[in-house]
Amino acid sequence: MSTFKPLDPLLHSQLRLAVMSLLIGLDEAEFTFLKEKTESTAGNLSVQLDKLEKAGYIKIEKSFRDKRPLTTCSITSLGVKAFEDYVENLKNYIS
Amino acid sequence: MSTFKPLDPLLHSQLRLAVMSLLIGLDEAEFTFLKEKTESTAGNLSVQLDKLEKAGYIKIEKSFRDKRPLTTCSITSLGVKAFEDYVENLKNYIS
DNA sequence: TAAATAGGTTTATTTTATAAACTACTTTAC
DNA sequence: GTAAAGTAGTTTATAAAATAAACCTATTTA
Repeated sequence: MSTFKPLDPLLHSQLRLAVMSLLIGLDEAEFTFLKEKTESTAGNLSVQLDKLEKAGYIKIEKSFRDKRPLTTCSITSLGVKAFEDYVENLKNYIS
Repeated sequence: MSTFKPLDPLLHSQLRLAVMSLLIGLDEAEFTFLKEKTESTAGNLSVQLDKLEKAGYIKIEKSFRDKRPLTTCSITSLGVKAFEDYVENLKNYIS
């Protein structure tokens, strides 16, 4: 019953989990928005977004707005699945 | 509302969380029991139990049974509180 | 045109998690 | 009785992660 399934290390990280939590409820989100909501530093966020993208959990699109760089993120279906699995597994630990 | 409260780093670790999860439902638990249930190595478990003890989240008692060393762990009230807080904070991330 | 700001990335440092090696003692097999 | 294997861990070393600091490029403001 309450066996401890391994927790996806990519999601078992405060910042990456917060990012995924935000993205799962949104169509897309900008870098600065994620930075503000998670209260993270740009450097840390940049690194963690990279990891999520490399895992295929999010998609990152780079463009320009008003001549400035704009990074927009969105969750992928793989990311949604991973997040849901993570939450499901986590329940064994906290209930 | 859904602001991301920091997650106690001492509990945001798969093995330590599993240990706390087990201990919160038990009066006490032996080292070998925790090792089996969490499927961890003795070395890793030993290190993580130390950290939980140093944080005051668990109490570790050492004795002998049948001439062999016996390590018994139990959760403290501080540990219960920390676990409950952790779970409460975590909900912001996963719901 | 110099300084400040925006929007990041890269590199370096610190912290963690984990595994490997070791210790100390006990039991079993020869 | 002694060598080998097993029990119950601890300590040390290594790998991986999180985080912070420094940096970069371009833009805006003074």
